[in-house]
Amino acid sequence: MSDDKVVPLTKDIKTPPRPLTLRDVSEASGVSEMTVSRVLRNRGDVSDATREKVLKTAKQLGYVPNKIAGALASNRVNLVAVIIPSLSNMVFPEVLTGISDVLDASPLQSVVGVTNYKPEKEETVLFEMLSWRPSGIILAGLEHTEASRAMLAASGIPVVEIMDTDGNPVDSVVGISHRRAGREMARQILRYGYEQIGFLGTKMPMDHRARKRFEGFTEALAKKGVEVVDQEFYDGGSSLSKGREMTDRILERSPELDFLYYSNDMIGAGGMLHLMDQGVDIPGQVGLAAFNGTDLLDGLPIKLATMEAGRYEIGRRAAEIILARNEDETAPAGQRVELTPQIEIGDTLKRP
Amino acid sequence: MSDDKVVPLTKDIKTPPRPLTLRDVSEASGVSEMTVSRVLRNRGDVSDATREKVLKTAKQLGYVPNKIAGALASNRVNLVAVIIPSLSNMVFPEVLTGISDVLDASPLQSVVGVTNYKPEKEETVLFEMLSWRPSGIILAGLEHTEASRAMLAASGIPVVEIMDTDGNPVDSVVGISHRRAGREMARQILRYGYEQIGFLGTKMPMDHRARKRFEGFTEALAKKGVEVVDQEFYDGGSSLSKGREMTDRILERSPELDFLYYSNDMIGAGGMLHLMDQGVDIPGQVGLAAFNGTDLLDGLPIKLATMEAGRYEIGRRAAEIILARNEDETAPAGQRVELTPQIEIGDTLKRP
DNA sequence: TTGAAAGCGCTAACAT
DNA sequence: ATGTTAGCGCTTTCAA
Repeated sequence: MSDDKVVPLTKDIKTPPRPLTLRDVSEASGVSEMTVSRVLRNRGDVSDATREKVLKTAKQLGYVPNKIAGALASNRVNLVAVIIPSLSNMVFPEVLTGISDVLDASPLQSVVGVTNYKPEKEETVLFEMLSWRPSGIILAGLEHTEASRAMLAASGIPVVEIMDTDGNPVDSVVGISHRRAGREMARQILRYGYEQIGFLGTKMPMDHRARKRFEGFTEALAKKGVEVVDQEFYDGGSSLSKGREMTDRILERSPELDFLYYSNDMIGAGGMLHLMDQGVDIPGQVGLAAFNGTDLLDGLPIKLATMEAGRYEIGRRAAEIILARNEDETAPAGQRVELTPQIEIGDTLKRP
Repeated sequence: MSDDKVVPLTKDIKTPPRPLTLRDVSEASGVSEMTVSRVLRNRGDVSDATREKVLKTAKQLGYVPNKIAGALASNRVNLVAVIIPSLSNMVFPEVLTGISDVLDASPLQSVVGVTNYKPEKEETVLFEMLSWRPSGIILAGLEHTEASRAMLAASGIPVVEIMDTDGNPVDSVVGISHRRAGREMARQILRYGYEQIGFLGTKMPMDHRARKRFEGFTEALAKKGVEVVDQEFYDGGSSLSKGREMTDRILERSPELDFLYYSNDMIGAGGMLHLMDQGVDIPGQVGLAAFNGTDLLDGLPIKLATMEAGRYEIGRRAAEIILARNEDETAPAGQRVELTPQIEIGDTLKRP
């Protein structure tokens, strides 16, 4: 390989070029700044002749508008702030995809912030994002610091809290009731005759939605006089191997268990694979269920029972609310959209 | 539940409040705007007395600075644009995590754009992001439209292209050589005595890195007089079930195959599970290998051979380059960081 | 240590 | 259909 083939393009650039301004385009095209601005934004009447002239020079020069100046002058920012706990948990990328798919057909653009499940970090990220004056905010969960709630309420911006509907939203909310999800799963499990039930999930304080599912779950069991026999918790990200280890531990401790309820599909699938390796009869000897409905489960040897939480749909609906508020000043605030999660029985819940 | 418990906070807000300005804080505290600004940015000398007074009133009023105005005035934007093809492919969230982890300890903030693997969409997203005048750009791959490359070069902003080092970067690059990764995997496979080799992956034009791995792969095979016997391609996202189907199809067509090389772990794992279900002897009858090193593989019944691509590390290194350029004007441009991917032999490559 | 004036690059509002 | 003027809310620069 000869050297000259590898010379980076930047070599050609002498001084870090001052970015071009409207004025540059205006001068180069002989059209006023204002008209150039109109052309570039497709606003107001401009003759085809000048329009083309401007467009040509702008492209030729490689002009990139300065949205910062534009936003300051127009008091409009086409950004939607999206604040989520994590990117490693597949759930959130799915929500983001729903949001993007809706916003893609609009002038709005999403901007993502990640909190790592820390309320204080959420507060910081929120402050940071609000200081860019976005057109809307979508954030996960209903639990926030006092300061965060105050900022949201004071912002005067449409806010949509997503994922969870069990609580009081600041403005609009789109999600499912995790309490109800837990209750319904409990009822199914009892219906199929399981009675020695174990729960495996994240350490609760970190994860309000898992906690609510657990609360709904135990509540529905209690109604039938059943109690959760044993529980197993973990920290950090979910993985198949974590599911294996936890399952091994809980059954070691409580071999009488005939059902395991996992707080997400990843650890549930790990547990399932582990039990299969051990030759445990599923769902005869031990039944299994999890939560999320990720398509990871589709290719496993048997299908784990789970609950489809409609994350993509949640993203879409949230974005639609922001969009509506943006296009129409009078669109209603304080919307409430509760989706109905669907139990997928699979092969691990219903005794043959 | 009584009604008054559910009244949204927004009910209390009469007029969408005009956001507070520095002037408001200035008037409320009796300190000049300029000094308030200094306090809020921790710049210049301010007496402790005034500092506290300002901080107190700012907090009391709930002042949120307007970064738009700040950015315009100071010509500084603490945003790093990150442009990636997809969020559904676990690979990219991992890169983002690496980037965030580095930037978290700095004033910089990443902003993510998604291209859906479409060069024209990349161009649009890039234009959009450049118009916010970010402090740096990180984007996946070395293949971009002419216009995109022109914009990048003209932007005068530090640019880091990531994931792939096979090609000519605009400025800096951090990644691995996918050609080399393909070659090395081919050599391993031959070393273990496989000769009837099949390839399964995405449709090439969509995925330059998979294509380069394939090129390196076939090149290394050719050196030993071996050719790929059959290939199977797919569209859309990866999933275990897709891996199963593809594997079924290719073996149906070419039952003589004794090795399958997958372009990613997800479809590789699907194929592996499928073959296990069929009672195929792995790696005796058929050997398997994939690419990525996702921890999904850790909990499967046997460990699929793969190549760890160091995505988290790639994210970190890219962010560090941007950071360095930002803190020190004289930091070198045109950096080149090629990481060495590691083959993980697992249980599916080495014949016993 | 503090303040006053000017202006960042654009767009709203009002001419023409 | 096009141009002119006056800011948007901050920070830079200079003065006190």
